[in-house]
Amino acid sequence: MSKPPSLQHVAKAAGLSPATVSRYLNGSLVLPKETAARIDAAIAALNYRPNPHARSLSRGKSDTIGLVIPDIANPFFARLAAAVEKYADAAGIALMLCSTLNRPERELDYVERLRRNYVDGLLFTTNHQDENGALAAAINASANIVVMDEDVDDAVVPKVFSDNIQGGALAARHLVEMGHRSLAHIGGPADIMSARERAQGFSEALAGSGAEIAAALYGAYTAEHGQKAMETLLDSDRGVTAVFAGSDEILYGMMQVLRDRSIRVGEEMSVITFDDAGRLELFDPPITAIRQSTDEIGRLGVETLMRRMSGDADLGTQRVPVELIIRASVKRLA
Amino acid sequence: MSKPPSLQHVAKAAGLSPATVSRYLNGSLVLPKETAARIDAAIAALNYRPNPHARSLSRGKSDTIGLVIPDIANPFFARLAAAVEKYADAAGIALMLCSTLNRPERELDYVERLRRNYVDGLLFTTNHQDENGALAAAINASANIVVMDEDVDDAVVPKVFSDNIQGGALAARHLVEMGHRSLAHIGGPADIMSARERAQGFSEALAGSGAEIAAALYGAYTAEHGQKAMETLLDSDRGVTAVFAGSDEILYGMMQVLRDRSIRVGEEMSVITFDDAGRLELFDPPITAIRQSTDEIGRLGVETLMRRMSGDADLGTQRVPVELIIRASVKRLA
DNA sequence: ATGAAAGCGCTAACAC
DNA sequence: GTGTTAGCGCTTTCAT
Repeated sequence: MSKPPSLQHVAKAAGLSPATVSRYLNGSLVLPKETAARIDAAIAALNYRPNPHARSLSRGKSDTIGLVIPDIANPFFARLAAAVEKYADAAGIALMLCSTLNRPERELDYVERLRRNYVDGLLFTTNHQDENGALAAAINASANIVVMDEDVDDAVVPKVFSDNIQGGALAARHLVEMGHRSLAHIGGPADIMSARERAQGFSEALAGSGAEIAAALYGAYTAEHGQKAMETLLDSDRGVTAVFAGSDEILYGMMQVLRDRSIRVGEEMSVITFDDAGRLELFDPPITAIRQSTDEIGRLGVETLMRRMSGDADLGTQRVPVELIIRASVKRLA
Repeated sequence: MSKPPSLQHVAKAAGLSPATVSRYLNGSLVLPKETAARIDAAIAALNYRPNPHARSLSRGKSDTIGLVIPDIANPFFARLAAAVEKYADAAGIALMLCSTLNRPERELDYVERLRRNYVDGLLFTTNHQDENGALAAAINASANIVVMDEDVDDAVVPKVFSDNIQGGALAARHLVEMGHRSLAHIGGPADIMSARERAQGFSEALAGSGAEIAAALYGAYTAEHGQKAMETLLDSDRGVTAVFAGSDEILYGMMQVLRDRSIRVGEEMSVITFDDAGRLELFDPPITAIRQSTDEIGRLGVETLMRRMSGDADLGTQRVPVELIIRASVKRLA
């Protein structure tokens, strides 16, 4: 258990200076075969491994980025994290995971951590409104942040979002096409971008279609909200034949109610949701959904952050297309 | 954009030495109110933030641990990761996320990374057998690793597992109690500990119960395997009335088949699964399951690793109890 | 092509 | 209580 060998030791063993070995290891130098071999031999003999902390300190960067998300246990964010890690790893950079549980002080804390150079950059994701602007302020005060999935108003950094408007429209058109005329929307928090946009796309696409939104219930992206809203909807019978859920979680809550009341989905009530991060094909019937591409959001997020870190200009906000996945929860009406 | 202030600057501004400020900041010193105030003022004025890399280099540790898992997008591992992060964070240590996708070279790579002091310790999780013993060798060559969830044979490090045997037994007893006599088990890979133990607990608990295992089909912890196995089972009609799925994923595959063949779960075929990481209460009917406590596994994992890092003896392998969650997928037979 | 030397910013003996 | 002095292990001018 003696101290691990350092570059110094390797250099000495190879009869060279630390500088040369360092350059060789970093590829900033092409060495004669013989010299290179000597170094390799020394490294192998000593079982040398570079110390990343020393490297970070010296270079002023750590080749590590942070991913801050509300909750890794949420399938949507878990998928997003998987994508982010995949692309980060491919680029040779490590991933620090930071769950905030949507607590503002934790979000600020992580942004702060970036400022301390803990990580070279941050992929930031939130799920609620920035009440007092503190988050936007913190973000704007830091370099190398990109916001993903949900907007932080007033933050002027690169952003990567799904095309929520398109998604809402896709849902609306599908419902109309299937013959539905009296629709409901159970959406997320009315004060955050994603929920607003999904609702907007949904209602705009309905214009002139003959269909109308009989009820629009906003709340949280939770099963609880889905449940309560569905109950309200059912209790105040408005002849709705189909409902558009703002997220998988909301859908889950809705499904509970529907099952409890023995209302057959895809028969007595049609349903379409947004996200498609869960295993919606396993429901009975399988649930039709607007699918977000977590892979593409993650890919673009990492790419954008890396460009940002290497000095590229702010790329503004980029939109990732969504996709309609038709399954069997929307009934074709006469 | 000038260089950020260092401890030196703060010290100078406060009229003290860097050492004193450092001690103060680390709490290894109680300063007179007046002096402390001066430091605080200087820090605030300069907007000073300590550089963690320098700190890590100097202290030889980084207060960061790594979590290596097969796939963060898998709900079970996502939950486990959430728990790990929660407890790590509570202990003031950061979490590096490392997904291996079950590729052996990546697993080795991460263990290697630990050796390089990238992180102070590693929480290691795998999902397949250690073919050639390379993984065990790498693990044994490193300090500060604890293995969670699935065993790595021959690795002699602290381990934290669910009580799979108990789980299998719980499933068996429940089935028997509900009047089932002809059972099947669709399990994970026969060559890994968790699958073996679940099967073992299941069959042992059946001894003398009058019930028997008409079929035991091992494969992978995947929906695909669940599907194929269920088809085989159904095609070779053996009068089985209930099946015990080795994991949620396996269950998912089974459910597809059951639905495709219009076999009503909880009526014509009873089902119980292991994990309960998905949203099993949303199925129709809700699925009865043996629930693993990802929270407790994560908690114990972090705690054990921290004790290990502070020099405690190897704590051997610890078992976390599982729990039977009765829902409605097991029919009560006459 | 290679080396010497000066940091990177912090911590930790060891003094006083 | 506080300061001095060495490092921690690597990178990087600047020489040669």
